[in-house]
Amino acid sequence: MKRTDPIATPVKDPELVRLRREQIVAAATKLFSEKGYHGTTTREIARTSGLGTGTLYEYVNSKEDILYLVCDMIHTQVEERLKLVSCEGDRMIDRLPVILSGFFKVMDDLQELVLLIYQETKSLPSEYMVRVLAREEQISEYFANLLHAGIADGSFSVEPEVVSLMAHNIMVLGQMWAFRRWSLQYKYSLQAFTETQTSLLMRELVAPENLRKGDENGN
Amino acid sequence: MKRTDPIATPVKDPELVRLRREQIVAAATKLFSEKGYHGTTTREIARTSGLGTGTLYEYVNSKEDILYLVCDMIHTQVEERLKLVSCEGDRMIDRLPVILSGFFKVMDDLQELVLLIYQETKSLPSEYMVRVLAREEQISEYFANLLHAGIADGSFSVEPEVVSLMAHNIMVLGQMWAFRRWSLQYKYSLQAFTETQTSLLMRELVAPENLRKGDENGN
Amino acid sequence: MKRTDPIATPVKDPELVRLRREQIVAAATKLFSEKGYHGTTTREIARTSGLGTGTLYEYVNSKEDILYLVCDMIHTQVEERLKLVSCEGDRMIDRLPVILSGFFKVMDDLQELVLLIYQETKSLPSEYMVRVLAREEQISEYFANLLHAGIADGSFSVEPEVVSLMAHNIMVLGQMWAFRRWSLQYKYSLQAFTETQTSLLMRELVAPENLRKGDENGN
Amino acid sequence: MKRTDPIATPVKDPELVRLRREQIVAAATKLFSEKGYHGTTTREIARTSGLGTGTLYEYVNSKEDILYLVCDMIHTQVEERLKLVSCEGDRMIDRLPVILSGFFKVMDDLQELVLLIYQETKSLPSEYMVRVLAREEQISEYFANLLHAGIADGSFSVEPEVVSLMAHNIMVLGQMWAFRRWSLQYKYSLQAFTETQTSLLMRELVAPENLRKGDENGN
DNA sequence: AATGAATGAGGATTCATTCAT
DNA sequence: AATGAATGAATCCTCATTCAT
Repeated sequence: MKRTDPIATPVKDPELVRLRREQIVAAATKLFSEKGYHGTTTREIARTSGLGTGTLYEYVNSKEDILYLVCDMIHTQVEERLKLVSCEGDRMIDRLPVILSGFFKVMDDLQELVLLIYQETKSLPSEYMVRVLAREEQISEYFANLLHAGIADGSFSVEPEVVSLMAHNIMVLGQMWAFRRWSLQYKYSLQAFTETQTSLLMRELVAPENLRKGDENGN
Repeated sequence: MKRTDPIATPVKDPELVRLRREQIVAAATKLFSEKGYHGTTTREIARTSGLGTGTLYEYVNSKEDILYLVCDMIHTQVEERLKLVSCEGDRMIDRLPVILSGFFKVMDDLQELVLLIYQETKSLPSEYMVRVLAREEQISEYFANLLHAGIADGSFSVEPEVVSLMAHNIMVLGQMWAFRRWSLQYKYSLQAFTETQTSLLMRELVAPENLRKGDENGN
Repeated sequence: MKRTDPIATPVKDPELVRLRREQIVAAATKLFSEKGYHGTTTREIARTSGLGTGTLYEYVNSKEDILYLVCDMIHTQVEERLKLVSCEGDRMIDRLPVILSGFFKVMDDLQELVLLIYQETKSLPSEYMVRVLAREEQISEYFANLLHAGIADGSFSVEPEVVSLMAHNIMVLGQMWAFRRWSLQYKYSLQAFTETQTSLLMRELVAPENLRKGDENGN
Repeated sequence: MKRTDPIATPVKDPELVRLRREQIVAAATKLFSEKGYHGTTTREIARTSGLGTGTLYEYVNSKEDILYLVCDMIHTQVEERLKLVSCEGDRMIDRLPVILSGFFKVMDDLQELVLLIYQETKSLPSEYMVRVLAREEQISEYFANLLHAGIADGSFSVEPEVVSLMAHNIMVLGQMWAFRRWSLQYKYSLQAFTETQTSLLMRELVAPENLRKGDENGN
């Protein structure tokens, strides 16, 4: 996995760079979430980071750099959270519902970040944009792999060409919990949302003969 | 449907107002699509509209007004296009695939507009935001009604509580053709996308006893 | 003479553009003379011009544009002043001293401007730089033409290859009255300077047989 | 010659100060030549010097100090080079052409430095400015002395009042090879320039009776 | 109704200099 | 002596909006 050129900085101590950028990203995430990328000034980011206006620019070359770092951090968080979830189980037909449930939980916990990445990615310069989209794709592939595994172990009966699209669907249905919150929250609890979406997805995947009665409610 | 307070204008002739706003919206839509809301200046909108900078403000009170008008126009277009589609058929089990196919076609034709509304809605002041989201919801309800009809006529076997969420899912899966274009276009044609999504949705909806053999695999 | 692309402006009335730019150039000239190009802020230029900060940028696209306009104006002034001088006389041997005297007077009157152009030309972006240097060259050529005429009418006896360099010399010796003012002013009045330089130049130019006794003091 | 207050430094070892300032001046000269005084940052100077940002300020109190040191070094170089030239000969009428030729060679070798001093002197604070101009004057005087000697030994026949001005002329005509390079280089080689200027100056200086036939035309 | 010149608050970014280590 | 991270005042420029004509 090629490390794409990191953001330039005159500061020499890499640990310090890591630390300061963490401060910056934390501040920026908060502000971007509240007021949007364009509604936030670099001065505010600096102040909220606890840095001077100039200091900010020792660790970052432009406001766009900050947005990129924020997007990157969000994807990292999503991935890390997902990793914690995916574990136990034997057959995919049993594991996937658990994983989906975990995924929806992550989307719920990080809803503000998910929303943020959805709304502001387009403000990235194209070079950064492709990197961010690549990571998005990568997460999609994680689901695609699960589906393939499920096909392999006989859990699912779907055509292989469908897998990639279903993986995207899963991503989008999860993110939708964040970006359609304004509507969904009045009608569904996270639990209801999770159970329903999981059940619907399993219906798409599982061959009728494998669907034990009561599956949608039972797990 | 109460028309909430329309945008104020000193111009008397309502027909002229309609005409000028049409010009403005057409120009703004083009520009917002190309460069984003924040990347577009009011001067550009005026020039592209063929109006003077000052004239623009005779028909609109702020840049945000323009964004609202654009969003409104987009929803109107989506609705009108959808109306043209929904027509023929007898049982829902037969009609829905046709409607979905039409819906995906609309999303494809209007992909730039769909993208636009997705990316810029958040820049609306909250008063406008709620109106725009309300129209979004309205379109969702259109699908919800179809689903209810399908349950009523025995086409579909899903719990009524699930209907609203499925309607949202349909919306989002359609819009996704626009806002995940960067990835999907390399793997799926519109036709493939349409067939796959439709087939998956039908699997969720249709009672096993209605599923004629080969339906999911056949096409 | 190709009109090179003029500075863009959104303002439509060309007369107004001329007027405002005149204000801007007047203010900028004063300020650049006093504090240098880098020492002057665009805000100061705007205020001194009697314009708002934003208005300034309706007539000019950058600070560099202003510097260019200033340089251009200075060259125009020098040229116009020179034109007024060059008139009467019959043989070059009689005319040149008058013209030189006029030229030195112009350099004296415009000394601040001459100094300014000498010190700040280098801050121009290269595209502008070449234009400014071209005008400088043009003035040089004016002197070259005089010299050629003098050779033709038998006033001067110098090789033709020397002419271009002597023209440059004349320019530089005139400008030197402005840019070596810090030293010269203590030792020479303008009159003394003029007489001496003229006399020296005539010695270079005039064949010994044409040099009437007392020429250096007499004219 | 009283050394006016030297630039303060907390560093004790004078040899080290000399060494470090040499590094600084070398770096700054290069950078100022390439990008101008205002276009160069102190950080760049430090880096190019091989020093830390802070270290720079141990040897210098401001960016202006650096410019002063650079100007001073340039004048020193010019003087040293001139000294190497002035040597041999008997009568001034023979020596001056040689010296002039050497002077023009120096101006050619150091053209970037000459240009630099011409363009950036004005950025010096006035206290430094006077010192720099004083050295410039000093070099002028060197030529004045030569002229006086030439008058004394009967080589030249010019009024004593003229001498100081002619000395300035020589300086400026030499520097012009650097600061009018953009035009002169296309028309004259250094040799042609030297011969022509020398010949013209000799015509100003030499009494007609000393002018051996063919002197101006011969070479 | 139409126009477009005028405006100033605001925004991203730079950089000479300092100071704790 | 050497260092380099920290700083904030200052700079150029933009742009939504107004208003006199």
